[in-house]
Amino acid sequence: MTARPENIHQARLLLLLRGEGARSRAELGDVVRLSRSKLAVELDRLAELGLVEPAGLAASRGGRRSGIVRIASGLRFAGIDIGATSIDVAVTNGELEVLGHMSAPADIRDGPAAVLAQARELLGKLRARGIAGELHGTGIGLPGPVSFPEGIPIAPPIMPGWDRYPVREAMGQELGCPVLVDNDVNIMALGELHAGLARSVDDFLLVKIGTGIGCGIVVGGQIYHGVSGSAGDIGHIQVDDHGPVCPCGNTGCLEAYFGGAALARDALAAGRSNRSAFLAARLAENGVLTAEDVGAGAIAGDAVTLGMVRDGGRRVGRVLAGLVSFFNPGLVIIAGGVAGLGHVLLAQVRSAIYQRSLPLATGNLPIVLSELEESAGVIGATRLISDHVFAGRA
Amino acid sequence: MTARPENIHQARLLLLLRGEGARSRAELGDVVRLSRSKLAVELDRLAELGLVEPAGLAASRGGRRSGIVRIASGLRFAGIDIGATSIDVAVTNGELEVLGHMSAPADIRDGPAAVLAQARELLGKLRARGIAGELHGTGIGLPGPVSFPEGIPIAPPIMPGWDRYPVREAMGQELGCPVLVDNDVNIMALGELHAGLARSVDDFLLVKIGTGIGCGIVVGGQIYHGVSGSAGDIGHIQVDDHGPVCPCGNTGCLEAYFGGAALARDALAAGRSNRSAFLAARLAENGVLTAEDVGAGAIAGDAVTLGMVRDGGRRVGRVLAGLVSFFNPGLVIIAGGVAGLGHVLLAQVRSAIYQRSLPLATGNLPIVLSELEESAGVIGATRLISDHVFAGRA
DNA sequence: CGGACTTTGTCCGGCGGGAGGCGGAAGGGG
DNA sequence: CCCCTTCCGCCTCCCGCCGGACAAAGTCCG
Repeated sequence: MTARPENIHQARLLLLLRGEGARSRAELGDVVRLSRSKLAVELDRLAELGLVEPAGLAASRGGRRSGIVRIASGLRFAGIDIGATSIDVAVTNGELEVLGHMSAPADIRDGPAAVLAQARELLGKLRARGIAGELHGTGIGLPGPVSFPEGIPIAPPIMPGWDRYPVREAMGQELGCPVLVDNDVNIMALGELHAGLARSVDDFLLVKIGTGIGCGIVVGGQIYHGVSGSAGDIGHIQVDDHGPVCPCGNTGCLEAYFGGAALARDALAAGRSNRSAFLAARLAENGVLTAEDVGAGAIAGDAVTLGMVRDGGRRVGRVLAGLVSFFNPGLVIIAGGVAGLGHVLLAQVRSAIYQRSLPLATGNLPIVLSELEESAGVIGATRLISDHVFAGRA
Repeated sequence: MTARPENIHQARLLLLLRGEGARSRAELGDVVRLSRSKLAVELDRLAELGLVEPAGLAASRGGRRSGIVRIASGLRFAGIDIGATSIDVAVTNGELEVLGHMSAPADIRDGPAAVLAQARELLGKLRARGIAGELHGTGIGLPGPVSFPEGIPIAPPIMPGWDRYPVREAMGQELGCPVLVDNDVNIMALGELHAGLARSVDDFLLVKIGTGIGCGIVVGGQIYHGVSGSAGDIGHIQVDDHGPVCPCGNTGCLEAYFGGAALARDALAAGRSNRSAFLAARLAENGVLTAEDVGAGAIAGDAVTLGMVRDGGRRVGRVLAGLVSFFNPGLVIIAGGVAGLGHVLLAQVRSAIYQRSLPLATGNLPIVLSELEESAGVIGATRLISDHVFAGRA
């Protein structure tokens, strides 16, 4: 039974206050095209609903000082970003400023009941930590395809036990607030749209390279889901006819070259054969090699691992070049790379795209690394749900 | 100074009447949520503006017979589809039913002044032919990238002299009605959306294989243009590292394998070397070979040309498989193929997509041939402008 | 053939919401 | 200390919309 706006005007005012922060009533009147009387009525209603509150007086503009209005300071949104091996939870105020952020390792394969309980526990800890307030909504990101309208995972490859589990409904019941669920890459894209480099861009792509390779698509400032919620699933686009076999059954998938598992496989080969002294040493030390070791090697300047990153970046770039020609975005953001090797990767991706895509599409196309990294997901999740709640939908 | 609706209600009524045809006032009242008095006022205003007119009485539903209302029968929209080598012009009524259609050869390289004059001439002939009526708008499709908001071609590769020519403004002046200009593939997609197989699909792709290879992208029932208007330009996506050189400067582009010029090139080689008896005979007969000869050969069952079509279809399919994974459309329409070889092509494209894309994306994905063919473009052009005019924008 | 019932369309009265004027409150500047 | 500016609450006027009443047109049944 959380409060929500009753009409378009109230929704517009809330979105304005969320985006621009506290504002004087006079300024609000200038921006929205409402008469003073109407504006006063709507603000009063919002205050009654507990969604906005007065916040002192503005500096004088030469006469009587105007009253400042802001989104109620007790408003809270929660963002939950569930990855393959970890959970991130954040609590924000109504302006989506992160008040607290916790991260914990978790195994998605433990199934929805256990993982979601763990997420709720983290959320409980955060809320106990002095940042209480009424929870007005929760956004959740999951590492697999999601049917957005229903809020359930659909045939997710790496999430055994989650298929068609009613995540949205279950969490809504438990938390007693509106909940929306989306793909983790999509919520990262929303994070970039809200707080990152995409703030002024309507159409862009966010490419996440991690365990898998995925792409968030933003069209007109909104996530594009596709008809079955699997849009952006670019990990299994074919790069080469005669490439390595991928768990998906095909050959030459992008992920079979440059996903987490593929990097680990190549690293192991290079370490065992002693082609890379760095990887061999790491292997001897830990007994295993992961994508992180490749990242560390690239940073340390190891030639073989650098070559692996360059090769992968080139392949990702080739796929993206095609997608840029097709989609003609205003921005491409690369995210999720193992920290530090981003710039090596970026250079390869850039050169591939600029070389292969049409000049008209690349003419004014920034290709950048995400600056938000681990908080993009949780911020995007709160953005997702706050868009929903502030638009007046339950 | 064409009439246009004054508010949302009038716009909704017009769109309803355009889509569903004439309707009784009583039925309209049931569909739109307006009181009877308000509905009467808005319909009166539309009638005053000359946009709708009474059309007799409906059958009784047990009491007084309701009056039927339809879009004014004198309303006319024009659709102009300018291709590389031809112009198609059609005139429709307000419900976008084609009243007359003319086609003429034309060379886009003659430049905008000559080609647009030729288009106006065709339009004049059609309008003189007893299908006169006030022209309420004209939609134009051009075979190259278009800046949609400005209505001007942007760096079009095959249209010398057209770069930044103010097509929209010039034609608006000459014709004295609102004009919108878009890419020819985009207007074909609109045609399919309006009158073709995509009527109930929100998100789909239309792939046109002709002189070039392009793709119209429809998101939420609207054409997606991309930030610089070049979205859907898939002809220069790379299929193979070591492919043939393309005029664009890169190697292995899709168009370098299966565009009109590439097919002609391969046909010539096969004809000269006598690998294909069919093509050799054609070559001897005409002195040249074009993509049409390849189509004819495939229909005649010539093995070499069939192989060329199959190869090309497979390559197109491979590119589309990636785009289907990325975009997750609800429908893929293949259009513009030389008549008759469509089914050979379709089989290859289908098998490539179903094999390479994710099951979630292909699960319920029809891949079909366009049934509209040459009229898709002109119908789409009228749809484009009528959407605009009926929405109340000048 | 006529009367009762149904449906449709128009007219009109009443109501609610929004715009704008007015005046009081609050502050700046001379 | 006075006057001007700005902001905001209150009040009134006006416009637009809804819904009911009524008239017109038709069907159905006795």
